[in-house]
Amino acid sequence: MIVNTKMVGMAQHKTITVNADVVACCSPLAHVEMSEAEASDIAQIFSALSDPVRLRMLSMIASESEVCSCALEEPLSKSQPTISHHTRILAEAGLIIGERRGRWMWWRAAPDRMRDIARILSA
Amino acid sequence: MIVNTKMVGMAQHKTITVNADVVACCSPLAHVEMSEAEASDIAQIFSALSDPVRLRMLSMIASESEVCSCALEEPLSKSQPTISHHTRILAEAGLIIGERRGRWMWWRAAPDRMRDIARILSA
DNA sequence: CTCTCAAATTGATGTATGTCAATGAAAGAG
DNA sequence: CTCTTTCATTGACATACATCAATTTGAGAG
Repeated sequence: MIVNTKMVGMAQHKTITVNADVVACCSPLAHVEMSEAEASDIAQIFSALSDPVRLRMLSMIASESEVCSCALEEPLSKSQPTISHHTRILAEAGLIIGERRGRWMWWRAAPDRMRDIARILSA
Repeated sequence: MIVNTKMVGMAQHKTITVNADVVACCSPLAHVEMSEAEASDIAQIFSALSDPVRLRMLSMIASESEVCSCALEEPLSKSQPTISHHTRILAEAGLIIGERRGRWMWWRAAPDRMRDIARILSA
């Protein structure tokens, strides 16, 4: 598995974005049969998108320029550890990018990555 | 939850395609914040895509005009019940469409549905 | 009708995952 | 330094899921 380590300006939590290249260069589903390695990498991305809380979270982040972690707990009705858990998974899938500013963690969407994933579904 | 029942020519197993409308009319993630109901529906689709075996399976089916269930076991190295389990999940997500011909079950991809899902990720 | 074959279903098992309370770590404010 | 605040991590628990052996269902063939 190809791993592309990317620091996101966090001290405590180092976000590791998996498959930065694999996703970008992966052929659309209907063009070539996927290898096992490709399938595992891509499956992890879709797995990040397979939870309702994370989908709403991503939608909220993508609808704004950036969103603070602390602004997610109330609208999603989830505890702070749960929010942290989900942002981590979205970040590891490369769907959002985090930046620490003082005590606050700010998240923004990664539209390029989202386009790459969309392209896998539809040539 | 909106359920769109669709017979697929099977006697034994009635495939139920969920969210036929919801997906088609769902706004791209970045445009409007998703409701809980939308999120649950869409999450189920991505959940179907979140398994490596199913991704390779979908890739194989989408690369051909149609594929028989029996032609999937060997290349995917999975048992017959497991193949049946996965085809069912892909069909319920509306990603593939099945048709029984004699003793055999033939599957073809649903490119329209795949395009709809891609559009949710990238406007 | 019986026999055969392909697929669906059932049941069991191990693993993965969402959730939160409790705790720890990091960054300011005073 | 201490106090406060925000986020990350740990541990525990319940649920969901992938897998296969065994069985059942369904559709021809003879």
